[in-house]
Amino acid sequence: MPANVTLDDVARRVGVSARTVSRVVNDQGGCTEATRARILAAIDELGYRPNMLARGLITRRSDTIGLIGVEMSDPFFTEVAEGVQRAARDAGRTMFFASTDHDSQRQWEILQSLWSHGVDGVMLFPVRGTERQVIDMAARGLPIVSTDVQIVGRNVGTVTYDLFHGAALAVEHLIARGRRRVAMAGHDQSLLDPHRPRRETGYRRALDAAGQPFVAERLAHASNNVAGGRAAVRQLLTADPMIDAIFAYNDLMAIGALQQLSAMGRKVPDDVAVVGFDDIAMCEALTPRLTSVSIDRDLLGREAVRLLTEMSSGSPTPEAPVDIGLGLVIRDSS
Amino acid sequence: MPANVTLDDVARRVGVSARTVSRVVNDQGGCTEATRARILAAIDELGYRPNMLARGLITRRSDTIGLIGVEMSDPFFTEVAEGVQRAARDAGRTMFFASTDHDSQRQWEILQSLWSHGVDGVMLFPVRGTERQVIDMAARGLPIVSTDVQIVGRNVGTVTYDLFHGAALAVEHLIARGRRRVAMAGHDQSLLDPHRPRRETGYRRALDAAGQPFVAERLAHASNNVAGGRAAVRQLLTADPMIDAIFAYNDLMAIGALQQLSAMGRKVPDDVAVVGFDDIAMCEALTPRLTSVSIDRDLLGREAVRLLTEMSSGSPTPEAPVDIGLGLVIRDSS
DNA sequence: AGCGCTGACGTCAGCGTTGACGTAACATAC
DNA sequence: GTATGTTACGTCAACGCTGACGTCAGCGCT
Repeated sequence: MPANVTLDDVARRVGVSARTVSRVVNDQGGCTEATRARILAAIDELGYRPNMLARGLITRRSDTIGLIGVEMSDPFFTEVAEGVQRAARDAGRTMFFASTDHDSQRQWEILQSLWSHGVDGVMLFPVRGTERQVIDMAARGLPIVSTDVQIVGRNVGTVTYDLFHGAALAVEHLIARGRRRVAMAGHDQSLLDPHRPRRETGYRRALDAAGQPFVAERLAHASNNVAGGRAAVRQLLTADPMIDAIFAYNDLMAIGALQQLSAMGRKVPDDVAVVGFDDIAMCEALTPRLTSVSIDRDLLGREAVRLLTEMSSGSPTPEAPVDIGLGLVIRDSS
Repeated sequence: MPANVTLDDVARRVGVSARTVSRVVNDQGGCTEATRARILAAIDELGYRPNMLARGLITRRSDTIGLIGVEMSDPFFTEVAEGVQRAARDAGRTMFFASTDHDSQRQWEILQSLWSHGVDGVMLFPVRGTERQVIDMAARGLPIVSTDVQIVGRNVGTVTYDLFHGAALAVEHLIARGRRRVAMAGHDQSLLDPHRPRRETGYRRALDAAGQPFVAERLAHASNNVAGGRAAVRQLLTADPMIDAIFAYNDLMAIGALQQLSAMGRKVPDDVAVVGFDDIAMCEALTPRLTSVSIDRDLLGREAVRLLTEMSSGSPTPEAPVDIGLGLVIRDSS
């Protein structure tokens, strides 16, 4: 079995031209069932696999999509990645992942590398500090889908989820359950974010809507991980020991909150209810099982893949972002 | 700015031949500093990026490495992936990830797709049910590195870590701390594994070495996730309420064990010590912080990338697996 | 002057594939 | 019988790039 089997090898074996073999490989019709069968047999026998480099060089497509995330070990990202991968597979495309390690320079390098390698489109989850370059690259022909943060430009689509609404859902739920001192464990970089801190805004608006006062000391800020969740709860309980509910920026902070509440002798949900955000798989495994705002990863993946597919086949750039909506999954912690 | 800038575009702009531009792009020397500067300026101005498809078609390399995992949301896999990505970056290569979703057919498809797309090598983490095909593919020219499970064949390297030794480390540590009824929460598929259940063997040997009896009812089997950890502990404490230490198959099971022990009123580490395996990031964030057997992800990544690089540049296939050793990180749970 | 050598380029072919187009055989219509 | 498809192929060029090799000017040496 030779190392590199080409169309020509198959063609010679069967006694036809390479072009005919190509037609069979691509299901383009225009040949007898008999030749087709002989060619397929030879392909199988020789172990022929089309060379995507050569094919892509001429067709300018590769049936390949890139996904760039920030950090592989962020569980929400990996769960989204799985959703995207399923969608890509269903659409007959191969998905490649890469992560930037929080380095926007690195994001740019990966983006260029992916383009050079001929991907049909790239999904960014999320964009970080390279908006200008992303818009340029898309304008030059690489379809890009931005997640969460809307980017406007030719060949750039956006899939958003209404974080504002999600936060409101969580807080409304807590209030509906009779909680009257709902605190929030926020992300300390929300304030620096050029995009407004929508979870916090949702939290405040929901309080307003329920006629409850916003109390500054019930909003803590920390890093958006487990340790940050613990720190936030320490801060919150010190400032107001009577807090009866905590809405966390994401599930990792909520996990930290659960730990810290337990360490400080508060029972969840009896003394304090907790609601997280993202609905990562771990929510089901916690004790108590964590109520969380859920984002449909499969829908997110399908919509992103659909946008990329449409743009790469020449459809006009969609004007409005695709919003995929959020839901609340109520479990034992609230 | 045209969509596709080629070598010819740059060449025309500068007034040289495409071949000269190519030499500059590839740092092959053989041109004046002056022309070099003019070419670099034109490249920058036009936004030229080499087309890796065309380059790969002729050079038969792409400076690209694939990593195939089982499940993106497995934290250990993603942490290893980050280690591999760092190593790949340092070696000037781009890394592509894909996951099989526990489907060996899917692993095969991805492997073929990666090869068709011209990657220089693939790291499998780990191989599942396609050993024969993997060996064939490697023999036909695609360098492959298998993790954990040794595979023998031309162009196949293996990076292993001594799970047997790791398990022994954990159990020896527990015994050294005075624990006398050390149980194990094992993986229910270990017994079906064609490769022997090394963690369990390590557990039994360490007991032997310390002169302690192996008691069958102190070895439980469950799925290797958080829920499985809880189930295993329920089973273990029912069978023997006096258990004073638990060695878990991996950290996820250990997390479940911590939860279940707490639910059943056992204090960790006072009543029961717990040791996990893999040393995922979450270990630091748990309460109590989880003692775990640690695998050096950066070393694992570097060795895998090194093996792939060597094989793809034609070095002979290394005969023995590379063993990267394990350590025990002692925290608060033991 | 003639020689060889080196450096700085250019020319050409071909990697494996597919789009565009050509062609021969055969069927159909009048 | 001739015109007119239709089918089942084949031929050729090109995608963007680099390996192999060619060319030519300039230099030092005899």
